[in-house]
Amino acid sequence: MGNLIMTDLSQKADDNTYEKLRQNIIKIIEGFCTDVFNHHAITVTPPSNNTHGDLACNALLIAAKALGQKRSEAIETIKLKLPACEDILKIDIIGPGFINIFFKPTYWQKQLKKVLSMKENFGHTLEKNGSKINIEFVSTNPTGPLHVGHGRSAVLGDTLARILSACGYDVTKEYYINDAGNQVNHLAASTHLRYLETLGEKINASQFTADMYGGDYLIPLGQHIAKIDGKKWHKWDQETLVYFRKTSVDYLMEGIKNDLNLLNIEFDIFTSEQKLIDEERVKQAVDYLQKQGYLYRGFLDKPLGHDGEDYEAREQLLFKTTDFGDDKDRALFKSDGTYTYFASDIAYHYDKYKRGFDACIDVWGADHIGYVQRLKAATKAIANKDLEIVIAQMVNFLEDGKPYKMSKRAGTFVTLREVIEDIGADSFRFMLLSRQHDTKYDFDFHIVREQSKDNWVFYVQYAYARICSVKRRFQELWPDKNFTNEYLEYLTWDNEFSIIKLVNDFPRHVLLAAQHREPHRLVHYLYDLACAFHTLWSEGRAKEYRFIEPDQFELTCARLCLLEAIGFTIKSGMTMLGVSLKEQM
RNA sequence: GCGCCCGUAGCUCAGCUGGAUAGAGCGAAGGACUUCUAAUCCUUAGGUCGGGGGUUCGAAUCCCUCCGGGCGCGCCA
Repeated sequence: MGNLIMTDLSQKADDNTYEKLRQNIIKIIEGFCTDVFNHHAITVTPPSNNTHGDLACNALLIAAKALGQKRSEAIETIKLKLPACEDILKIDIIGPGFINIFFKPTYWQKQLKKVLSMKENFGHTLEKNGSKINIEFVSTNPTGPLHVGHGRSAVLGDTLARILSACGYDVTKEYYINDAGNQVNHLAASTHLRYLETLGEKINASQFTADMYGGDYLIPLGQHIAKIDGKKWHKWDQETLVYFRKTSVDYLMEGIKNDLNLLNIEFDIFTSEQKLIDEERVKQAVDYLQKQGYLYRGFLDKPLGHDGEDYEAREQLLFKTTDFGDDKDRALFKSDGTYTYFASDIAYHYDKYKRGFDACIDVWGADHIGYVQRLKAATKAIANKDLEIVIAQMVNFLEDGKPYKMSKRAGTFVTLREVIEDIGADSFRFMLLSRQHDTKYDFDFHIVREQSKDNWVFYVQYAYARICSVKRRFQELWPDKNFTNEYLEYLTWDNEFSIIKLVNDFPRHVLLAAQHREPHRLVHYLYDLACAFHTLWSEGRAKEYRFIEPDQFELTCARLCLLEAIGFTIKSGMTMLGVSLKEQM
């Protein structure tokens, strides 16, 4: 796991109020301890119940044993020393021994100013931390357009990249093109049939065997080649094969890139499997493993979970991945002497680490779960690195509880493009990100089409639009003025402070999302923030609370500052999720 | 058989490297529009956190075990 990365992040937080307090409390407690205690277990976090103050620390509980008799002395010192900090209003020590910290209103006003100065960058770690992360995702075979099932891992990978780079990492987004296997020969042959069809030959569906690609999407390519080259490729020979392989892969990759762009996804680098093989990188990797003594000649058992009718035991060269945590050893060569996919994947990951990344993350669909241990074992063996693999579980696409127009034409599928054109990239991204990525998800299009609280992306976008509408109103009233942050002391109401506190908590959620590789935390945070805003908007009305008071400029400025901070937070968060915002709905 | 994931309110899900009285939305019942867009908001009802053990000041969270569900296990990629 990425423990290295997690430590990095927590050490990064020296400007963080929580971390400062934590260090102070630890220092005080250490002075009274006769024994060691686990510093790492001590946390300073906002308590779930706001009557317990603004921050709570569990240090006394963690260090209870180490403190022994001196516990009450430590408590006295904490109560004495911490309030010396000008921001702290009071310290309570209650319950089983939580240190509850209450801040003065001036502290929150100060924090608000900080948010305003960072604008849409609020939540970002501004200075680079020097770590290079490679994140590889999508990487589907270039044998057809992306289908809707690819959406989740695509969005997950892209969003993780955005969040990690917001946290100061140097992130490279990579796509590995599997353009070497047998499937590409089948692809070339399929395109060739479409080409012949364009030239007027009678092609019937049965000529597309099960291994081939009979979907309509190759027809335009066949037509295109016929138009450019006429009958030049009529004969199926080696030269034709090479040409059709390359042309087909290029064509489909172009389509895949376009579809991904629709989803707001762009890659930094595309790596070709065929190129690795041509440059003998796979050979080098296998030779290296051989030299290390990890390879041997042996037999593999008949695979389980299949009928295995066509299985034949065969002596072959095996990689002893079981020494590195895999549950069986793996083959590197097929019976025809070419490399297995696994062999080139080893070379590929070896290559990534050699390019100098401190961490590599692969984002895969659930259908590759069985491959995790194998590849982790291999990268451990060849590069002595722990590859990190994030799994996006299956998504069931539904329309009002029923399967979403699945398999409407024989041999085809619902493409990613048609879904995005149907519901839009914003909804698609936001909803797919709203759930923990390693649990399966029933995605209902019916909900996404609604404009209501059920549709989360709408709800958050609506909050942002409301904020913009208040700002427009301000400009109408005071056309020649801007609201300044000089009057924040006019913010006095409890509900205003609760929302400042929520805004202030945003960077912590960003770090957590990055550390755990869990963008859904941000989605939930933004939903909660939007909810708090809508509450302030409406609940305030009962108390005749208005953001804009036409005859009180200072008060209005203060409230507009609060709205502005909420707006920056929403903007920052939504940008990390790759979702857009509108100033008017 | 083995590996990974999941089991929290009627439904869909949050729950922070273990923390205080387990939280949202939907659905159900009731209420709020002379407004900065009611595309919203407020009440109320609803839970032995799948069962059982263990670890400790403390467990929805960690460990073991059982039950139930999903995905995957090949010389495919």
